[in-house]
Amino acid sequence: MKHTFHFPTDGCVTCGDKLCTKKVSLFSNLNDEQIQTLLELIERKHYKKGEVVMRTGDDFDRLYIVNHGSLKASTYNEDGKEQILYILNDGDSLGELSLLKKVVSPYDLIALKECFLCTIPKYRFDEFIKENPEIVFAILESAHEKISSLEKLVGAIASNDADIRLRFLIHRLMKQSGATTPKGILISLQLTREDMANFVGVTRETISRKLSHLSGEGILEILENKQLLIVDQDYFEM
Amino acid sequence: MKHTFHFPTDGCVTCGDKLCTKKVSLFSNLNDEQIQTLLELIERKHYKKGEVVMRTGDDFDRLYIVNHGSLKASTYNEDGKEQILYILNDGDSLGELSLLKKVVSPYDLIALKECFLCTIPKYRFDEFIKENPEIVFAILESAHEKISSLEKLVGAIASNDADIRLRFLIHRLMKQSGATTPKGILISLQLTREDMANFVGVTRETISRKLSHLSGEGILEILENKQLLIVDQDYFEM
DNA sequence: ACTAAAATGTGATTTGCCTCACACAATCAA
DNA sequence: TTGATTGTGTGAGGCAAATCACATTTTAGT
Repeated sequence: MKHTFHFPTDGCVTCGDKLCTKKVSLFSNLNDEQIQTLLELIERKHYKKGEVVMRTGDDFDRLYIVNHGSLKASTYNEDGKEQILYILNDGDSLGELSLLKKVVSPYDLIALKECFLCTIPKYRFDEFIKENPEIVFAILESAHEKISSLEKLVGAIASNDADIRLRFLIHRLMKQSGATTPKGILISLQLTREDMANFVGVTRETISRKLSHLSGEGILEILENKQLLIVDQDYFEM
Repeated sequence: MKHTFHFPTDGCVTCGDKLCTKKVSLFSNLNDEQIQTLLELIERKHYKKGEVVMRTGDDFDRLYIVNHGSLKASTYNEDGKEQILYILNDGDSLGELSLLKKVVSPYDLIALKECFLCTIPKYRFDEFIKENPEIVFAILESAHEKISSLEKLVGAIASNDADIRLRFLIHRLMKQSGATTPKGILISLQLTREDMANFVGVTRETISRKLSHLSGEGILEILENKQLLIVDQDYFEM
């Protein structure tokens, strides 16, 4: 049933087009020549579901771009509880902010499903920046988005209300990886209940109970294969 | 008792030195000539304790630099509860990230005590950046710090444990505005219990009780004028 | 210095979520 | 296919912090 991808020798895994890096917001304002240069720097990597891409404490010496797949970036608190900080999907990137400085990863980066990543070693990306300084504005833009997104996460978690936290979680997933279908918005990220819980700081049991409840109310449908269908989109507007 | 500041015609309010902008990390790598240019762009502003510097929804069209004083930047959740996201002290800046783009403030910015701010209208700062593009790396650096700091806040709040949240809060205050004295670290930010509560997502009553408890244990001392003296610094290491 | 307003400490009560427990379902690996 | 592992739903009970209530202290404004 599962579709198997083949690695093209160059260009994008999804569309086969060399220039599809345009879908990456970081690169969206570059011209074709610049994109071409960037493509030369890319090292493609493939990870299976559950594989660890990078571990806390590893040298953070690459820029990661998600070509196809999804991943989570998590930290762990004192008593070992996982805190998911980012969920990355197609076109998202990680590592553009710790440039020109040797840093160590503050997170574990783990594939949530089969992933095709484009990576660029930092020293090469640094060279690219020196030649094409306009790109730092795109990086600033991406930093700005990251900050807004974290600020909202803080607000949702600080509410101390499981309903608000779950609403926030689903809203976020809907916006960043939801697919519009005739029946509603489909979230096909295969997050476990525990992953959901570890993003918004509740227990898996609470997620389980609250989801069943929302399902009973007809606000969403719990489909097979960990998919969620959002029927009443308005419920999650924040 | 209160010391009154006088606005110098130019230069820094604290040290009188024109070049003291060096203490602002954003500007720390600029040369004297660049600093001189920047100084020409600065519009100084003065706010009394409690005054609103900027309101949610206002045009965010200035870069704010705290010369002397402290402020809070807060959002409000659905039921009106305040969420403090940043506490700014001498040398901190706000607004460097929403450059080259017209944005609206996502926060209320309020003076916690008498404040002397240096502000630069964004269009002028944008011009400065065009002439001196090296500065964007300092901006990236500052963005990176902001992100790390928010990531830690998320982790602390998501613990759902009031003791951890308070430890985090005091640790943060200690590091960013604590003064070393023979008896311990003095936090003289005049935050109310409610402000503390609204930073880490608990109630003022909880802060009150937990602080008295820590005081009873000899870990800190509650001084007059809302000051805290941290005696056992190690207790707050995270 | 005086008064009103704001902030604080502390008790009593309530409550929502965590914890623990276990049965059942789904997924994975030979 | 089989068994082992991982994930899920759901009940029962406990507990930490929210809420409510109010007396007291501190601060700010005239």
